[in-house]
Amino acid sequence: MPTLKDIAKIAGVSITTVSKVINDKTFDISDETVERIKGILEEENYVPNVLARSMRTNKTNTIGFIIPDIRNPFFTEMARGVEDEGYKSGYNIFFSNSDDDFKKEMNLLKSMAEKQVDGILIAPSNKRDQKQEKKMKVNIPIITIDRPARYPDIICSVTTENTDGAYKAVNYLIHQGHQKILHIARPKSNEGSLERLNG
Amino acid sequence: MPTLKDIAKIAGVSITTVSKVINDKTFDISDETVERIKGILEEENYVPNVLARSMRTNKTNTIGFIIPDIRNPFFTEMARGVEDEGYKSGYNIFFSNSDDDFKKEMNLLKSMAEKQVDGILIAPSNKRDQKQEKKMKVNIPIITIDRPARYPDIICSVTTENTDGAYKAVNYLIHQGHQKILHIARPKSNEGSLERLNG
DNA sequence: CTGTTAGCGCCTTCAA
DNA sequence: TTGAAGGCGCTAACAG
Repeated sequence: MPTLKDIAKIAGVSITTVSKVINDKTFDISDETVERIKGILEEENYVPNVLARSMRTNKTNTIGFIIPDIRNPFFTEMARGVEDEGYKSGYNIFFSNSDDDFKKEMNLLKSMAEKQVDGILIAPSNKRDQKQEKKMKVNIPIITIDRPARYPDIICSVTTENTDGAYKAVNYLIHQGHQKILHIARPKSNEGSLERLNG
Repeated sequence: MPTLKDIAKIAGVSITTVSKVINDKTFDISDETVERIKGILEEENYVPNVLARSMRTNKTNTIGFIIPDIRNPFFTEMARGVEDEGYKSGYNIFFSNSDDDFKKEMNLLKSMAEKQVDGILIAPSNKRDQKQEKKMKVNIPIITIDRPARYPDIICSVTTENTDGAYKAVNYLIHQGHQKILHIARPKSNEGSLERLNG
């Protein structure tokens, strides 16, 4: 694999110049040089070393996605959406299953932080240890989905209006004239389900 | 975030010594020093920079997983299995949907290669351009699952015995005395389905 | 038993 | 319009 240095040598210019061309900072390079270098880049099939680049720029173009279980269709669908958007924007997605296990979830968070992902999407598990959670600082923006959590790095949360949603749904049924309404719920330990029940 | 250098300074030793402790190459370091450094590592909450490490070692502990669509339960299940094994062995999984689109599939392959994954698992799409495929060299071991393909980097393939499997199944039914046997197939363009039909 | 040194490939100031 | 040089954090020969 050719490196910047190789390309520079072939082109008879400095590494700096090639780097600028690659990063489209060509405002101070002659058009002729730019074209020539682009040609060589193509010719030599240059592929940037993203590790080296990420190390310099502190950006990996990678995001972490943590869910309880990919086999739950709710999360399968979500995974698809996340990956789609990531693909469009040039991000690769690390995905992992937490099994609704808070301990595992924290491990995953840590391992993704080590990989220096640019952000983390997480559907938090149900039972949590708030004390540990608040100490879990990874310095990477976290967005929770489906359920809330208390990690210090959380910058926003996307949740369902469980209570109000259930209320509205039942209300609608009642107005339709229905009398016998069945609610199929999850265990009481599931916060969201409880909210829907309340609704 | 503290670096090797910081730890070394605190411990009053060289970077090398710390590096050795981190990588368990302590055979030539005194027990006392090892313990002391381990303590400091813990204290300072040291986290290795995997980017820098990967750059040196040429290993990212990451594997790529490309499937047509995560929403297909067949692949959902597979994703779960892949991630489970990866987790156990300390690998993170990049996952992507190819939409059974050969062009997109090649893009994904390229982008994972750029990320320098250690290996790629792929369930190839159906319609392929063999000419382009054979030129697609990424220098990363590829394993195909479910269907075969012809990328130069493929080191092995995991497939289903479609023909023989279908034959055996039908044979079994016949021996049970069944006479009217229905085969629900996918479009003829689906190689696997065709094989089952033949069987 | 411990340290010096040389890079890995890239980006970025600063100088020419 | 271009280049030299330093450094990101780490590993691994090789010295001492």
